[in-house]
Amino acid sequence: MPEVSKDQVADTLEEIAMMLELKGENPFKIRAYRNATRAIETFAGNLRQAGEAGTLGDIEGIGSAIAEKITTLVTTGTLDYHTNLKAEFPPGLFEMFDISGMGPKKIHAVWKDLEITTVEELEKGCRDGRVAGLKGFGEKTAANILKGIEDRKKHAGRFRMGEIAADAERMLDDLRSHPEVIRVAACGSFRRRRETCGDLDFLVSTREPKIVSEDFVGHEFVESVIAHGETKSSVRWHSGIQADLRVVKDAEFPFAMNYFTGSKEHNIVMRQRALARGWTLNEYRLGPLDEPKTKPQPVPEIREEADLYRALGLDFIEPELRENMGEFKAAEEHTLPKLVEVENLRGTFHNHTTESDGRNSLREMADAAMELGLQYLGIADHSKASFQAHGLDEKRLLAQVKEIQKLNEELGPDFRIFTGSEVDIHKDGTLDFDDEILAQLDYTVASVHNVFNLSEAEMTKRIIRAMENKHVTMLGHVTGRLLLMRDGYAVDHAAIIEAAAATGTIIEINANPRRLDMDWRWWPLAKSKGVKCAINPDAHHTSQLQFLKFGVGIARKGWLTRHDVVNTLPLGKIESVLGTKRK
DNA sequence: GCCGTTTTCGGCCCGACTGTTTTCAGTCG
Repeated sequence: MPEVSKDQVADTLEEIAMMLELKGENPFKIRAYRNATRAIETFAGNLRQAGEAGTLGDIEGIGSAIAEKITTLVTTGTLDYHTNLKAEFPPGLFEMFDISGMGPKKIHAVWKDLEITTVEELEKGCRDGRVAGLKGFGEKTAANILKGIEDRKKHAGRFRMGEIAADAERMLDDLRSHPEVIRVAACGSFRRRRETCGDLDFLVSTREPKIVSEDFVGHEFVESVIAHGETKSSVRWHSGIQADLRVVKDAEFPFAMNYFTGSKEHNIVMRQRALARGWTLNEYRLGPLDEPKTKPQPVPEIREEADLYRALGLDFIEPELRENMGEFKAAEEHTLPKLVEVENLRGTFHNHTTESDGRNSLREMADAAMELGLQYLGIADHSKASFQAHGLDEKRLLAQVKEIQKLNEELGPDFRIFTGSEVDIHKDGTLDFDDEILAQLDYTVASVHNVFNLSEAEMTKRIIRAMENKHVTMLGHVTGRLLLMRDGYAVDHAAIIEAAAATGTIIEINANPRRLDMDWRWWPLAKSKGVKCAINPDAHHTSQLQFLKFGVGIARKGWLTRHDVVNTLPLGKIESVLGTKRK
């Protein structure tokens, strides 16, 4: 029987949740399945082993019923409960959840009353008036669904941080300089620095909600207006992303900022903590409950978001950590980490030049790094097996080393270029250069660039073999994923982290916004094993050194401090870290 | 379906906007 992957288990649970929604089941039961999906996605162990050992129920959010279902799934490869449920619904129904405005009730209605089972039929039904004639539907609903279908075709849903950051910053600037605006924040997944965002959430406080809202929906970025009310407006920008604006009074700002930053799971815990103190928390206020079960404590004054956390018995939780993945316990126990910041970075590794597939010369890359205030820059052009990227052979590599040495002499003692290589890991785990060549470099980034379709076990073995080479300083993009485009190759993250710890290999956060790999969800485990991180932009152009900020966002989501990130070390200290494995 | 410093039963976060309605259901976040 083929191994059932974590993703497959998570997908199965999510499908069950959707189907229970369509059946109109108890919403809390549905939430239980969604919580379990999240718990599985972030579970660091082996599901099959945990299932056989009967320890799945120990995972928070997974009780006996779901534990039993997961165990059945991972040990037998199938789950009758899921299969039988799925037989009740035409498969095309599930796609309708991706259409804005279509929820379980509307999907159920078009299916049962009009026998519509696919998005195509739904589009037809909207055009010929059948959908508008349904009870509870109307002309506007049908038109909205059509717009939702169009939008779905046009912009497949989510956006990478790198595609939206510039527009979002620009909007923040414009709101900040608005004469009627008091405070401004970008909230939501953007503030939490998720690797992709489904929308952008802006929040302002003002005495003139109408004027600010109208300027927001009239902004040059706006392609169409989705909703426009007194306190909430939604628009679609030309870039395709949906942007929401919430308008509140200034006294409400910290509550709204907290609420709209989320995550939803984080908010639920915040509200529970308020309830436990006899208070109710919403996006406008923290106040006493109408009918408290016990005598409530007096409600403290809240001016900033940090005051709110203090009131609920918590240290301030940085937005990147608000995923309800352990931050509350740490905030209670005063053990939250002081997260790494962009300003802590002193240099970076894994950058390309025109010698392989980069767009700028060695000199130009060095100048750009100096301009950013960095003390060192690692050059790791591709190796010969990456012929598609014009990878360097031994001769060209050694010539580049000479060129770098020469440039280093010119640049003086305050800045240094490190000689490196992004060496290909062959299918069998051997490297594209011999040790004798690698020994002449300051460091090596080892990466997989071909034969992606190995089994998880084979791919993991391949990568671990490469890490066992004492010249491999760090592991490049662990899964090779391209966000929203290509899934990563299958790897056993926990085993690779274990091997990195055992061999003293650094793991990269590839800060290219298309990658952001290794994923933030794995860093707490890596950190607990003592594995160090290097934040690398994988820059193919001078401008791409700016990607470092996206990498820092991921490091922060992974609970990393500057002590966990090697490229926060200054020149003079970083050298010994690069040489550790060789000793 | 999950969970427990009030609980092993009975709770489970809360509000805005839209559209189709004459007081609310559905969706979204």
